[in-house]
Amino acid sequence: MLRAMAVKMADIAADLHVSVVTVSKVLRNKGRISESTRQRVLQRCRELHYQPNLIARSLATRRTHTLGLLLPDFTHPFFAQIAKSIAQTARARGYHVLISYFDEDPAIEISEAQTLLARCVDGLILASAQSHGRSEFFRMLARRRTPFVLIDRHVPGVRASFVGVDHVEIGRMATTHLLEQGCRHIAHLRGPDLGIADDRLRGYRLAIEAYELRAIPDYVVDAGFQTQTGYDAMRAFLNPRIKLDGVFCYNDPIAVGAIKALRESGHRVPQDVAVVGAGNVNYADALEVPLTSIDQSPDEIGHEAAKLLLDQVESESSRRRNRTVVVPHRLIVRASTQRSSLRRGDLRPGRKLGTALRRTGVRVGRPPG
Amino acid sequence: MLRAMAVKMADIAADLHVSVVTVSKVLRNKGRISESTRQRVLQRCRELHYQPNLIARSLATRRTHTLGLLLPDFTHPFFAQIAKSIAQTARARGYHVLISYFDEDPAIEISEAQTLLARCVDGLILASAQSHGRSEFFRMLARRRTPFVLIDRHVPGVRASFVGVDHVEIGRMATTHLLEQGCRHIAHLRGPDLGIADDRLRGYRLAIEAYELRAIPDYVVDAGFQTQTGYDAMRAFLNPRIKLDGVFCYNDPIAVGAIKALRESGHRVPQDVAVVGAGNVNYADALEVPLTSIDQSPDEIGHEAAKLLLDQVESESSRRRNRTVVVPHRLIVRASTQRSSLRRGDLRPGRKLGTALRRTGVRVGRPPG
DNA sequence: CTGAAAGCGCTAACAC
DNA sequence: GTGTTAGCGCTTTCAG
Repeated sequence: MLRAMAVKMADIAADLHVSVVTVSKVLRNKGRISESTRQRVLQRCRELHYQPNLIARSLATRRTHTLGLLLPDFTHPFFAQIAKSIAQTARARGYHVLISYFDEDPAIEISEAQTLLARCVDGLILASAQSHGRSEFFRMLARRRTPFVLIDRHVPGVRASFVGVDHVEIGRMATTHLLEQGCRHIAHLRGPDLGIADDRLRGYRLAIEAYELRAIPDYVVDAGFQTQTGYDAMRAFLNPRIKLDGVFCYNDPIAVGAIKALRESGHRVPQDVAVVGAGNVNYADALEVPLTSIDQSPDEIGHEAAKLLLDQVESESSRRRNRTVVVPHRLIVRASTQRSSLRRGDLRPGRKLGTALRRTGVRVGRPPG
Repeated sequence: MLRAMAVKMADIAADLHVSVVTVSKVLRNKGRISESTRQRVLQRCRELHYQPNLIARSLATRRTHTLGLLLPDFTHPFFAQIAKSIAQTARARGYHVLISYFDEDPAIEISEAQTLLARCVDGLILASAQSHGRSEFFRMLARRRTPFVLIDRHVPGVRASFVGVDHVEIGRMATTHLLEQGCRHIAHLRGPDLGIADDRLRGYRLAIEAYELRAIPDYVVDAGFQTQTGYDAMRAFLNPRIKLDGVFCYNDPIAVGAIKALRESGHRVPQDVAVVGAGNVNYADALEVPLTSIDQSPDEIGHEAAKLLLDQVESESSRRRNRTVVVPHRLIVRASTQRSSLRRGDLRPGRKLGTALRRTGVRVGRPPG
């Protein structure tokens, strides 16, 4: 299709019998320009609805004012929120964000990163699915000298800034919360990602050991990362002979599936089994059983990552101090774990609070370690 | 910060004692090139990890292979899904998507559209918040000759392709469903957007009139577009003296809020009041009361919009037949309206199905019109 | 088959 | 204050 010729600087310049440079200077407020020509130029630009061609400008300045953002899936509320926060921070500083996704496929991640670089993004933000940082991919990134920062998922061995929560602490906090609610037989429906899921598992173990209990390997089961896989995993785990009074789920979708499975097989949540998720996904408090979860501050992650990256992009010196920003996580307690001062024997469909007592051996408050 | 010089065609050309043009031709599979030089070029490109500079290419070809996407909020699951579907379709054809948002602010929408155009996107997809198509904004778009398609929200008077559901039909389908469930006092919690919300309201009225009932203006109340505003609107509406047995909500978040308000004031959902939403947002079936909703086919919207736009972008001729694609909507029945063959008097906490009867005057099946 | 010349629309550096 | 010259890295056209 024949596109219309957009008006360009040369048109303005010709109309006004000035040079292109003069127009350019006016538009960028650079150099010395008399007020009169300045006004004439501005006027004509308005009349002709002139819009500078940013592609041409980018080629000349070697700056696109574009950040690349590479995510597993920007449909996921957690990442969507991060993306928005990045876009917001970037917009305030005159940048746009080119978002791409790779559906957890490391190969697609690499090829997308490459085209993002080919498009000359000024910097890159990456929630990577690469398993290690010594790969050709990260060497390529380093060679390119385009600044980049990793978010959410730390990749071992990568020399770059990182912004995200402490996943070990999330595992510990979630599990400790269950312990504080009196749970003593806590399963963990773990996720698939090597790094994060391992960290959360570690936190789970640390919390249990801090209570001088034993973490039983059988109580850790793989649960994918979706409601359906969480449901399946929970069903497969349930067994009349197995004791269970708490479940720490890798994420909220899994937790939703787990709760469904539990209720279907006659367990009451939270009275029989308390369930905690992670991610604090939208609608978590409109669920059938409002879900206790751990918020991972997506806004802060996005904001901090964008700020860090933009500072690197805009700094003239090549000081590239890699920084690690750990954003806060916090427990959001909802109904799925609310049984604080109840012992199992005391629980009836109706509330019977006053009668609850803590048995010896159950430590209250912060556990040691 | 001093960025490293990336390797460019001139480097390859110099190394191989050929011209830049030759390299360019090899890389684009154009023109006649001997197999030997072809291989030498490819080889050297690989060795030097050459990546073509797409900015430079864009300047020369006047094609960026970038689509602009302007949404009210890409964090909203409906739009997020559309965005993903667009990105997917675009990627398959070698395009990226530059996504931007405007938080329902028409002024931001305009300025963002302008920078997207300044960045020379090849086409634009727009879920617009503009109220009419005869504005300077759309004249500007037309002047630019950059093809664009409107999605989800039709803007009256705009000459462009449109892809979306039929909002009148959605209102009619939702309301008819409530009527078929036996509801006779149906409120509508309406949304704020001029166009869409009005269309749905129209559908609501049509459905009611098709049952030879009267649509009472008081039963239509403004409910914003969020859970909280839906909750507030429902609370404000509830009144012991007002008869109510069904609510059609503009969207799912409002419906979630409405259900909460209803239950808090002692109404059972769906036994006393049936509730239907629209949008079929994620997690709708994990909610406290699984929500009946109308799915709006975000994937089809995204896919069709991208396809339409790319066809326009890539067509050499200037045939710009504007097309309107109405994607299907469908009712997803869940618990919030499941009381098909019950009359109000028959309802008890436990099910008492067999006894239900339809009264005269209640037509079964498709209403006339 | 290959390459020289010109240009995409803008900016940077330096004259005048 | 303003203009000239020389690119940015690529593609296009056309001559050889």
